Amino acid sequence: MKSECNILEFKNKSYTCTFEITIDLIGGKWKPLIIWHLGTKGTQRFNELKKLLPQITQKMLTQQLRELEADNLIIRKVYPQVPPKVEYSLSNLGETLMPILSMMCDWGNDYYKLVTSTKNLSNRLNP
Amino acid sequence: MKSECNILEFKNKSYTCTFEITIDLIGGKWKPLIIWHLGTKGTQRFNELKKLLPQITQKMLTQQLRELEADNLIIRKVYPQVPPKVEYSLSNLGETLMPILSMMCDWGNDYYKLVTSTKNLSNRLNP
DNA sequence: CAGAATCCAGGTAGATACTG
DNA sequence: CAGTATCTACCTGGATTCTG
Repeated sequence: MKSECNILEFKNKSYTCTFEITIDLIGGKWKPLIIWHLGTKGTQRFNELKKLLPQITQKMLTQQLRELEADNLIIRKVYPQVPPKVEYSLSNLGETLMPILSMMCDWGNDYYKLVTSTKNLSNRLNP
Repeated sequence: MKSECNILEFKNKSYTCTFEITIDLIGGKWKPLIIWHLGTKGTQRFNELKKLLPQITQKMLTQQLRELEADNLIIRKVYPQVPPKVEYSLSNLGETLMPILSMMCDWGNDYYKLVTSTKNLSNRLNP
């Protein structure tokens, strides 16, 4: 494992390892899903995202989108018209997260299959 | 992106994408650090882990370790002696998370460098 | 040494109502 | 359509004390 862990300060928080930054940005309940939908389906309007995330409240969606925008992971484009139209898309930086999400998707899938397919799990995992 | 997102039920929760399972397991403040320390430094005792995570409380450490054990990501070995001795180590399954953490570490490092090294960030990111 | 038990505060998310 | 604003409830996490 050649990756290193260094203590650093960033946005008023201290990190002992840089993956903590990544987890701050894509951890949580909604952000990874928002990024994933934008990454796989392309630009979406506010209400389109809301349909893709049936359980999310307007408040949470707005809040998460604002944070993602502040972190430069998504781009918010406002069309000055009535009724309002706002489009969200992944930034180039946000795109670079997709391989990580994809990897986590595969791992989660493997984990799910493994854990749901066996009874003597701990014995099989570490004989 | 060939990974798929399927709705599935698991541990009384519903997931629309399998990376949500992964985030449940390694997201949060402490679990990824615990996994990382066990993965890079090997087996650790309770108090050794506590020293590696200076800010964690005993209650939180105990709780996180129990959850990781229940998810089959770490192994808890109790030596029946006085005073008690308990060793924690990554399971084989837990080991498979290390590449993901390593990737997140690299991404977080790149992100940190990028965001702290420029002023016109959004212009540079998406010209 | 490695926890368990208890109590408590703060923040986060939910529901609801309102608006340019 | 794309949000604000406000109120509330719950839960997570912190501090402290106790123990086999």
